[in-house]
Amino acid sequence: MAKQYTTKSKTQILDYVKNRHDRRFTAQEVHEALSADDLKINLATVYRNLDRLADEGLLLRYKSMDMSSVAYQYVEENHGCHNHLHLQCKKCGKIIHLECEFMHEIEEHLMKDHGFSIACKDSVIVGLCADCKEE
Amino acid sequence: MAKQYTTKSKTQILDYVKNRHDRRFTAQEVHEALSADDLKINLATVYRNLDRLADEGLLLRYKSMDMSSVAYQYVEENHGCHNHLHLQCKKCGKIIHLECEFMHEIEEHLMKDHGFSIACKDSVIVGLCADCKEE
DNA sequence: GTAGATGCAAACTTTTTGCAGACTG
DNA sequence: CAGTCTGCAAAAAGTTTGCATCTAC
Repeated sequence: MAKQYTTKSKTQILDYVKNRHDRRFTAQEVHEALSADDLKINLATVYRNLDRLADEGLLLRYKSMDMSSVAYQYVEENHGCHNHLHLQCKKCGKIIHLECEFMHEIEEHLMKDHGFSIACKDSVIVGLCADCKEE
Repeated sequence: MAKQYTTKSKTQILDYVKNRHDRRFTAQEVHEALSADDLKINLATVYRNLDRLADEGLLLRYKSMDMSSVAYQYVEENHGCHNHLHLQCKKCGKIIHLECEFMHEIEEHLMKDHGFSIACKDSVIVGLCADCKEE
């Protein structure tokens, strides 16, 4: 991957993204959030940066049925987000990392009984989280 | 839901869809396939019909990361496709219904340990099927 | 100074909508 | 005949691209 300069836009976008580590977000959202600040960042720039971050592996990129646009998710360094599935709340967008033992069972079952190997980074299990279910 | 007339377009689209029961497909694909025939069906008509079929529950509608457009999947009558997850091959698009006992274990685990209730019709587990893995 | 980044506007893609005319029951 | 459907063309919505300009190193 090519050399990279550190620019204001990049720094701001990265900051935003890190603060949203427990939620999915779209390019539009990032754009709006940063436009509120004094510094205005162009939407195209947001797209270019998010895509690059996704290529670098810092973000997961995916679509899901309840959204019309692509959503991104920050991958925390200490999570190896390519090795486990993600649960995503349909309502609030919160992301739960399926990092427990059970993940292995799923993987094993799908492989053994169905000959299927999961691509975690392309898969999302959508539903309702505990908090949102109560309402 | 409103009354419905039986038209040529509808019949053709339904036929196509039923023949593709083991694969996902997009509106564009349906359109192309049917345009090959003598009868030309407008793309807007395809969209309108697929959406209606999805509303009626005959099709599942979803997006996944590796596609730029919405994909549909035919729900066979004998499958209660809203109660189990689907595995989808990234490469060939084949759909595997996770109708085994294990499905209950997943559901139970997610609920018990994570307070999460799955929305099967919005979730897709993407990966590689047995056939495609070999290559 | 040079490679890389940004803003802007225009292009593209996929999907939706309005409306007039055609078809179904 | 009334209510539905369809084709067409135009509009939306989200994303990408080309290019001139600007900035980081």
